Amino acid sequence: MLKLTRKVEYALIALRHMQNKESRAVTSTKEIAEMYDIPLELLAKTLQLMARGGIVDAVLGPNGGYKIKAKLGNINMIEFFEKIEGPLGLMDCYFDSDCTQISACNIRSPIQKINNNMRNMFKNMSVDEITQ
Amino acid sequence: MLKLTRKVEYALIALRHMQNKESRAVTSTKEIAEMYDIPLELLAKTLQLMARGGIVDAVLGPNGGYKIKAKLGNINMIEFFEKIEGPLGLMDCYFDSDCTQISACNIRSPIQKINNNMRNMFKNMSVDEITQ
DNA sequence: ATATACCCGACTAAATTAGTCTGAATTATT
DNA sequence: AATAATTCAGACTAATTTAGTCGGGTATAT
Repeated sequence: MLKLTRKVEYALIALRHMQNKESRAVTSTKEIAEMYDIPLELLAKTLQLMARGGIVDAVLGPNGGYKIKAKLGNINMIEFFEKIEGPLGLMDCYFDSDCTQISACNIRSPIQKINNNMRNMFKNMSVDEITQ
Repeated sequence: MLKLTRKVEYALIALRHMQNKESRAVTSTKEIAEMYDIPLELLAKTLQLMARGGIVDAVLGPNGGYKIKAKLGNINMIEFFEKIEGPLGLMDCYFDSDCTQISACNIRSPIQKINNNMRNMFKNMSVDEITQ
C-alpha cells in the first residue's frame, strides 16, 4: 500500500538524468535505459507520457530523444503523478463510486481528511525538489 | 498508486463503529460485516490483526467479539498501517533492496525525502483523528 | 453437549502493475 | 531515394499484489 509505481520512478530517474545536461542536449530512451538498467520499452512509454504531459519535448528521427521542457519548479508532485498515472486518491470511492457499500460507509468524510493532507503535502512539493 | 488497502479501510470502519459504543460493549465481526456489507472472513482477519497488534481486545465464546483496547489518540497512522499491512515505504528498495539497479540509481536519496515527508505526515496523525 | 464466537493458515480469484511485441511515423545521413 | 535511428501508439502477456474464500481449530456461555 502507498507505493509509487515503477513508471513514476523511471520518470524521476529520467528527469534527473536530463537535468544534468545542458539545456540544448537531447537524451535518447536507449541512453537512459542502458545507464540505469531499465526495460527500454517501459521507459519509452513513460517518456511518451511526459511528452504528452508537456514535461519534456520529443525530438524525432536519428539523434532524436527528449529534453526537459517545463520548469520543474513549477510542477507539483500531484500534477506529476497524475500526468503519469492518472487520478490520484487513497481509495476508489473518489472516482467511480459505484461502491455498493457507500451508503453505509462511516469513514468517507474522515478518510477525506487523510486524502487532503496527503494531496496538500504533495502539492507543496515540486518536481525539482526531487530531481535536483 | 498510493492507495490504501481494503484491510485498512475495514479496520477504520470497525474502529469507528466500536468507538460509538460504551466501552464495556463487545462487537462481533458479524455485526460489523452485515452493517457495512463487508466480506465477513476478510473483516475477521483484519480484526484479528488489530487484536494481535493490541489495538482491540478479543472476547472468545458466544456473545464474544471485540472492543477497543488502546488509546486511539496515542496510535499514529504509521503504526496503525504497519500493524495491518506490514512495513511501509514508497518503494521496495527500503526493505529488501535486492534491486539490481540500485548501484546506478540516481534517485535513492531524493526519494527518501518524499518518503520521510509522507511518514512524518502520517506520524503526526492519530487514529482517532480519523475515527472520531 | 452444543452453538457461537474468535483464531489461523492455506488456498483461489481478481485486479493492478510491469513488461513485451508489433507496426507505424518522422527525419538525419548517406 | 534508401536506410537506419529514433519516437509514437496500442494491444498483448506475465508477474505481483490485493481481495476474498475455505477448512479446521480453540475457547466459553448457556
